[in-house]
Amino acid sequence: MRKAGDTIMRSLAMLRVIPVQPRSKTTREIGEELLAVDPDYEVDIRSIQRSLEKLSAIFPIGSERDGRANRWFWTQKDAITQIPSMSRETAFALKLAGEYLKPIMPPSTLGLLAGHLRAADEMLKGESKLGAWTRKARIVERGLATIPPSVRQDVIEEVYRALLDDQRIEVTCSAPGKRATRRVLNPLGVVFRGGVIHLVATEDGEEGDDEVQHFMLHRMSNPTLLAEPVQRPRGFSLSRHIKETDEFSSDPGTVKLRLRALFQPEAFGQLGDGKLASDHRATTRRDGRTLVEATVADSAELRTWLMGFGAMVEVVSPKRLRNEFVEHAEALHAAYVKK
Amino acid sequence: MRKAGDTIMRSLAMLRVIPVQPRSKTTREIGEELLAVDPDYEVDIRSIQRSLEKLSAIFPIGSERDGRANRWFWTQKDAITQIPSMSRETAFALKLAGEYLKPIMPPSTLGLLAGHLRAADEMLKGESKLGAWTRKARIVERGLATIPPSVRQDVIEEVYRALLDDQRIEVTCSAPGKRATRRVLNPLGVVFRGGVIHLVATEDGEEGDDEVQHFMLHRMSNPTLLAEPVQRPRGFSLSRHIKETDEFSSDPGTVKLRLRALFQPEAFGQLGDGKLASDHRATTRRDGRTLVEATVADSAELRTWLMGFGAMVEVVSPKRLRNEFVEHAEALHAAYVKK
DNA sequence: CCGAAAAGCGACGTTTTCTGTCGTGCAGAT
DNA sequence: ATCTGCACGACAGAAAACGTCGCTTTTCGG
Repeated sequence: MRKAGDTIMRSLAMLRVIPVQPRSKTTREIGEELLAVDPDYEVDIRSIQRSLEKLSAIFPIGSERDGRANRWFWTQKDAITQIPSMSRETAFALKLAGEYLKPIMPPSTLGLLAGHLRAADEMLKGESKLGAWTRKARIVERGLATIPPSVRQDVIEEVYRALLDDQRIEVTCSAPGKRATRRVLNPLGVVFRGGVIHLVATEDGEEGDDEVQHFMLHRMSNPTLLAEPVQRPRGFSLSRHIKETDEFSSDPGTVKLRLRALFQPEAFGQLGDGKLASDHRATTRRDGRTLVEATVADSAELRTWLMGFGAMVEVVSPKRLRNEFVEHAEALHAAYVKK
Repeated sequence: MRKAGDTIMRSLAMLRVIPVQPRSKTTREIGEELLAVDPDYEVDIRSIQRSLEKLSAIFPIGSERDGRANRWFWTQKDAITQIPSMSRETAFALKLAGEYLKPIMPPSTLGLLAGHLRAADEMLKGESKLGAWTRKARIVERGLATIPPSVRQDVIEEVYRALLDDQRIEVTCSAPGKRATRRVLNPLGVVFRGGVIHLVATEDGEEGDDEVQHFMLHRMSNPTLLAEPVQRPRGFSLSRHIKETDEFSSDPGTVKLRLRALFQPEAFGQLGDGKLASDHRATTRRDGRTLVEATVADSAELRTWLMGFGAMVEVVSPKRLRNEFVEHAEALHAAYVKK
């Protein structure tokens, strides 16, 4: 009747089916989901009751009476045990990832990973002293660290959930100048740009307007997930939308150019041994400068990157780009040196 | 004798004690570690044998004969099950983190997190269609994407291990011009800088030289972990070392300055609602430009960042910084416009 | 207000599994 | 050759798990 080792597997499966704190499932639901995972887990519901009771004695699992049914849930949100346990190297990499993400990823989103980072801490705790890993690894930032606007945790989670479930969401949107308004949105996607999260959505107005708008998450509050399905404009595509929107001008588009630029030694050193493209070529000239050649996307980022080096980099070609830099030099000269 | 629910807990603990593929543990070792985790797991070693046998029938656990002892290990490297299972929102955040990290974190290190990303995939798989999350979230890069040099996976893992265990490591170092040499290093720390990993270490020469050097991981191969402890220079500190080294000139040092700069609307828009510092202030003037004031670190990154905006940002004060920008404008003018 | 339906829970007897113990066999170590 | 540490088969008692029955509680509908 019972298969070998079935009990342990089923208990494990149960642990995975039980949701965390804010959500919960009834005994029956757990039984059904268990069955859906693997039909071999077919047992009397009474057994499931007993297992749940036992597990809740061992693990941080709680139950609550909801009418005539019992609802079960994990009480500790961030307690994660992983099997097989992660290796120390992976834990190290995970902590590093956290450091990498801290300055660029919205804290609210990063917060969802807190459990994993904590688990890595736990794994590394045994090693030498606590926090010792900090003394052994450091990330030297390339860009300037800015403080991204903070997004409320509940907004983040509800928006993600709305996206995953393709459900509408109702939120209060505020804007610097205007009065806060309550809106019903059809979430289509999220775009991350320098720590700011934009929700791409259509608003549910009286008219069936398909106008795609952007809403910044840090200006939202009081999210309520609605049980209505998202109305998606016909043929909408997030990547296409990003390309067509000036605001996200990034345009990692198809237009490429053959860059040739002269780098002073210090500037070239900053490249490390990194490359701009697969056909990247670097040749050091007699005057000490290095000619870098690569086929790269013709983007605003490229210009920003090149300008960031200041006079340490001179764009040689394509002529079009060089002309831009000539104009840029003149504009700067006009602004700072006057005439 | 047997405590309630003991069996499941012990099985779970065993699963966590067993290492993954390349490494392995004997039956006795597992028993001892189990005991170290919790003295309540005291059982006859025979029982451990039996449990292992049973578990290996259910989980991807294998055994190998090593002399007269059996050695156990997980056969599937990246198969991760987590309890409680991560929420869909967390999985979403994890995938996003992966996207964030892809362009900036060395692939070899990111590779260590493959299992976690896979687990997130698995969790998201049920949602709508496979890979559907990609169509719902996008990260718009701020900086220019460069291709970091690739580091061999074995080098990464061994170096991390050496750091965690404070053990020496022997590697083959190659450099563009020179012949490859075999070196014994005392790893002191790693520094990540724009996708390049530097190992900070002293070399184990004949003389007890305490000269701290840098070795780039992508130029290493054939790592061998040595069973000798690291010889650490008296009073070495990684943060101090980074500060004192010009190569990592970042210097998030203590020197601050009160920046005041005028942003054109487009430039100011790029800030989103982000801030430069906690005392960040922005006031829009009549001519449309916005005056941004903030107390920030006096760093090279600040200059790069400001220069990246080109003529769209004008530094007003401090005077010292403005003078630098005047010189910068003149240098650019001289380089591009000639005289 | 009452009864049916649904869920929880205690109890019981049976089946299955777990566990300690002993004995045997094998492979290095002495 | 003998000893020692480990794996592994076997066995019997103990404990746990299971299905089942029956009772109680709660909700919901008439």
